[in-house]
Amino acid sequence: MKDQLVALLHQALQSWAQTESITLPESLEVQIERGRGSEHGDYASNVAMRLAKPAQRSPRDLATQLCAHLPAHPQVERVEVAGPGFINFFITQDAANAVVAEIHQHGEHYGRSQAGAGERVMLEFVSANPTGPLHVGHGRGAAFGAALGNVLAAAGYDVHREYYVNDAGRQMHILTLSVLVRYLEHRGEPMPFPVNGYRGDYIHHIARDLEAEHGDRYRLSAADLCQDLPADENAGGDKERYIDALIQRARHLLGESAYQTILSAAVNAITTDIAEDLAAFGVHYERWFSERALVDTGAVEQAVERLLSAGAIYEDNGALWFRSSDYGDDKDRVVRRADGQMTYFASDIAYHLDKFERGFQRIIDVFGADHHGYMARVRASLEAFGYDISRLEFRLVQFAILYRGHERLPMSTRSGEFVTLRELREEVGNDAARFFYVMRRPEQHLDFDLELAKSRSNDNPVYYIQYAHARVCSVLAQMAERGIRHDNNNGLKHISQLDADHEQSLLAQLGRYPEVIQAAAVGHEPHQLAQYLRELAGAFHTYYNAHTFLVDEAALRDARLSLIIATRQVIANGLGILGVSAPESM
RNA sequence: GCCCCGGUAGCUCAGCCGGAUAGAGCGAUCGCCUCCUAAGCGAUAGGUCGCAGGUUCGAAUCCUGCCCGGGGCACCA
Repeated sequence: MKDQLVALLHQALQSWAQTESITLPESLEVQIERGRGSEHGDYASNVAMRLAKPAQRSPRDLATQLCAHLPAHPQVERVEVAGPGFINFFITQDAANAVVAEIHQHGEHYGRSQAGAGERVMLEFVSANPTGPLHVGHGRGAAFGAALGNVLAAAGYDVHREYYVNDAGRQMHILTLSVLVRYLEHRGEPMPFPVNGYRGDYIHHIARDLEAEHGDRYRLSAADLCQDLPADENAGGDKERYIDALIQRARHLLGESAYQTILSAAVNAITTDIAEDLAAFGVHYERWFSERALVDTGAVEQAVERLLSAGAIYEDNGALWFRSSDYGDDKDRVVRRADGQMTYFASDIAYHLDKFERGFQRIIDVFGADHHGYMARVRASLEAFGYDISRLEFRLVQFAILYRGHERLPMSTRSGEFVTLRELREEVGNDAARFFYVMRRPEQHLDFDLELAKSRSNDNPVYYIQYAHARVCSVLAQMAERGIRHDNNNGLKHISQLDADHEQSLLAQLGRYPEVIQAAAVGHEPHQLAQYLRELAGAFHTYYNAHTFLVDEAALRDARLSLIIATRQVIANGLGILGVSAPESM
């Protein structure tokens, strides 16, 4: 409908410009939005006001003239000029009523479109390092990314979701060492735990699994391992130097093959845990992209060489630096350290290069807000390769702060004591978690109240929406109990009987759904859908309270039932995109 | 110091690619169950849109400066 009105306005503009011999400005964009109240029409456009200045007319006069040039449209009841120069469209009752039939016809496909025209979009999200379980911060990225992927797919984009696994580099060694130290501890070779090691319980679990499979096979003398090492931080030394030295020693004592076995066991255990966690959360990927594979195939090396031969890299103090400051970054960045190790940034370059080479028309990276510093350098690298960086978009997701009622939950990220995503899911359930994570715009810090998420009241938007769905199911169950049958064709035939205010506003909400999907997809803002569903559920609850559906008169009853079944369908469709279930009873 | 995000009703937030009287939920107050689930509905009260300038016919929305809150600024990941 919206698109059709835009087309009408374009025609009117052409026709008007021709009779007035005026050339329309190239940049003129015809905007149409939903009117707020009935007095402002169903749709409104501000073109006249935007065009007034270049055309040197008063906005109202211009609006009036444009109206005169508007072609008739069967679904447009009337057009009015109002306020400072708005053109308000009132659509016919039949057009408004038609959404019910449309919803029944398309079912779970209602709201889907081809607006994206099959454009290939690569969506990377979460990509947490496999050094421990996902925590509640990752949960937001997961819920956001998954919802965004779904809404893009619904709008006709060809979405490819990817999780980039940082399974190479120094953090993996620290992880391996952490497991080894716990393992030795369990086998009677205790030693001080490195300050920089990973302390979580999951490290113990991985060590136990290692013991179960290999027994004493990797047992080393703690004394040998610790002999002549530099001091750790708690002994007045440098924790980074200490742990690096410890890693070297362990590698040497164990031998490369044994060391790699432990490393692989640790990485696999954690990656598997993350994948299972996400799958249980309803978050799925087309591909898990391994950094290690990128390193092993030489892709990282090649990417750096390409930049080198392009003159975008120089050497200083034994390290290789990428001239990112030539491309808008604050400073140049190291891609290969003086000790010969590639930095993570080097892998990131290779990964993004790979994304571009795979031919995605649009690439979206969903990052936590703490990664915002990466945007400039990643962009810089792709610009250095000559790619059109407007294809790459970063979406920063702010943190979620957990509350239990008014009490803020502590969330120290480093030292081990954090709330995992799994714990959150177990406490509040997947539905509440998925919805709460995406109900705010991603730039907004999220106050996540656990008590609210669990509460079964109208305070809780998840239950409020799900309840609307369940209520429709309940009405139908009641109907069956009374031995009434719903004749949908009869309902659609008499849909014009739905002329009560509550019915009209519900119809208007239902008609808005495809526009919401499109807006949420184009703006990459799934929260718009969450907001919409709350409004839709509200319109339904109001209607429910004001009218009885199971009336004696068959025509009216069938029409009302057709309407609420359509409502149920739209709620189910919308919740599905957000990854929230639509229960039949509550 | 530099960079990113936020500052809208008592609370949590929509609105922000300029438009009509700034919206919603919660909380507060007052109402609604012999009736399809009250996990619901209605009504009332509640606002210098952080502050100050600027652009514009028109600014919560765009620009500049400042204030407050969060985050980021490594040969860390």
